[in-house]
Amino acid sequence: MTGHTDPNRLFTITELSEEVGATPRAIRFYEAKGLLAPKRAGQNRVYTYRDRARLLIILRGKRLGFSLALIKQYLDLYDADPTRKGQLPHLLRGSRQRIAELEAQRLDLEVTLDELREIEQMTLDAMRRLGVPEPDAGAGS
Amino acid sequence: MTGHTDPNRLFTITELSEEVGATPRAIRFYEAKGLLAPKRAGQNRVYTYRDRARLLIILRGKRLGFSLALIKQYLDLYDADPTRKGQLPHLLRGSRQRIAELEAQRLDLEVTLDELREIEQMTLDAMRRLGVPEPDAGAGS
DNA sequence: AAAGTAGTTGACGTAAAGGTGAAGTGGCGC
DNA sequence: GCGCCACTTCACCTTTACGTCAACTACTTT
Repeated sequence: MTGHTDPNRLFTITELSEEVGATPRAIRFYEAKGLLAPKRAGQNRVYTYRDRARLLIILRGKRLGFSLALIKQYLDLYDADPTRKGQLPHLLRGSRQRIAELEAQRLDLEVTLDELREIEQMTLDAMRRLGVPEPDAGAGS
Repeated sequence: MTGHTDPNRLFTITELSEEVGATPRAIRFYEAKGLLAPKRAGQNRVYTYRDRARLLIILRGKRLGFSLALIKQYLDLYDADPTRKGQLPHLLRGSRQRIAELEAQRLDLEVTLDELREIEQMTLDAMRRLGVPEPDAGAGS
């Protein structure tokens, strides 16, 4: 049951790309932009679990529509060394600002969801009134 | 108190652009992409309240990171004529799919927010331990 | 009618986020 | 020591969402 999450496991770029669904080219691109910094074995990139976690964060950020530059700032929050006292206020400001931005985004999201649910309801009502059968929960294809 | 929301009011492109914070160029671009279709007075564009509402939806979609093509699909859900029976199942599928996508996005958003709040807490803890004063709620310039 | 002010189309430019292809390198099997 | 494969860098190609002129038009003011 355990073992497939071996925290010492290393990945090649193609392993990683297949696992997360990104092309090797994209992963190298993220590195070129400073979002990743894998070790090397000779000339080949070698990724740790930590690198993998960062990559997943990058992809999530992209799903949320963030630019790579913004995602980099976010990752920098993770990397900030909490033993360096001077960084702490900056870190606090950074995370609070991102929190505020994301909460605004969540508001937009919920308004949009409400609108869509309203459309869904109106559609269902119209179908009922007009006697259109609901293809409800089809096991597709 | 009433009257400034006159639903018969019309807008020029620059009025509209200033009100919503988009450039005229952008607004024309949305039209070229089929997201807006204002009337014309001679050669000039004339926008109604309905056009304005659509524009606001476009901008909200952009804040959420959607492509204009996707936003167009969303607007088409609004426009779908519910009296045309044949469209109803399609409309239902469309809105349900978008709802599913947005709910996935909301999950991503909440995970990210949780992570940021964790960073914020850890930072606050570290500052307290190290005796760094909190610039808490500054009305900064 | 000339000038000014909005508005219009059209062509071209640009930045971000990659995709794509060329050309070279390193190690393995045999 | 040859072929093969995955890996590398380098350079250009593409799409999206506009910005930036440039030249034209249509009222309005004087």
